[in-house]
Amino acid sequence: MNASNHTYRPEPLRMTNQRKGILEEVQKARQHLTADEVYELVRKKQPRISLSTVYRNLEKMADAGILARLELSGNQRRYDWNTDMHHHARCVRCGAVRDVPVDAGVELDLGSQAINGFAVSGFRLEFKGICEKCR
Amino acid sequence: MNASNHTYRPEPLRMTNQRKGILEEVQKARQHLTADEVYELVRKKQPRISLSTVYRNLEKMADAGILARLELSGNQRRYDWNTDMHHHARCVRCGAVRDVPVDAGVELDLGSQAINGFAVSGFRLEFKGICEKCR
DNA sequence: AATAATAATAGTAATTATTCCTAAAAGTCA
DNA sequence: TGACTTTTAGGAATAATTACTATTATTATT
Ligand SMILES: [Mn+2]
Ligand SMILES: [Mn+2]
Ligand SMILES: [Zn+2]
Ligand SMILES: [Zn+2]
Repeated sequence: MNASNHTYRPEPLRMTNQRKGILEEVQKARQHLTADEVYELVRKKQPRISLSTVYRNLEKMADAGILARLELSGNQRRYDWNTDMHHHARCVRCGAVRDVPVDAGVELDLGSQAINGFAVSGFRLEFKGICEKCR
Repeated sequence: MNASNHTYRPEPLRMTNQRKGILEEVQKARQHLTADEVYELVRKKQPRISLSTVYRNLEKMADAGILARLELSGNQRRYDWNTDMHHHARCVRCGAVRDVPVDAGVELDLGSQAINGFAVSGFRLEFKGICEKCR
């Protein structure tokens, strides 16, 4: 029931050189990179790539689920190679972002799916603190 | 123990007309306003106020704890009249932001204060879902 | 293979949110 | 009053992101 009645055109995603280069850097960096950082990395191998291509493709691949948009408060947008559900911790001193596994001292009861009339479909948890380097 | 050793100069905050107008609007709106929205509201009563004054004073008053900075993912910054600890839920359709009381189905164990070498001092929890209007 | 249709690109301009700068105005206080 | 400090308005500057456009590359169709 309630199936969509018009056929999906699956939006072909051509795997261009630029796209491949971008994805590669994001995946091998194993960090949470900004568009600008990705640009600087890809540039080394593809000096003619443009910044807007990087922006566009990070967004496209995030939409496609190939990588994850990392939404942190009040910052430059970052992208995550890790598309699995996990949380993040940010150092208030140096701004470093660390992964936090879902079970690390965190228990979140989403059983009551309706908060204040909201149909809750997900949540985002962001820790703040001070990393070991900054102590 | 561990008290700061230099005396605090308590940073005098003059309660100017502009400041009063800004605070008033934030508090009576009972919404999570952006700087721009505050500007438009205050303008009605103080047509000569400048946008940068609004920005500057929202920041100052947030620093002073008179109002709260509301940090949501990837958005324009918003300010909260409510400085008590609480969470927020955002509607993915219309963007509306609702308050979520700290005890609403949420149990977060911060007993283990060290996550991954991080000295955790706080966290931010943001729900996403669909509000009643958008269903 | 040639042609047509579609998608992606580089480079740049435009937009948006925010912060910075500066000279003038207003508030504080001895 | 006069010195000092804070705040202001208005505009310029910055930073991140998005939009535009002519060109190039890829895929589909004859
Ligand atoms: Mn991550
Ligand atoms: Mn709130
Ligand atoms: Zn740090
Ligand atoms: Zn809604």
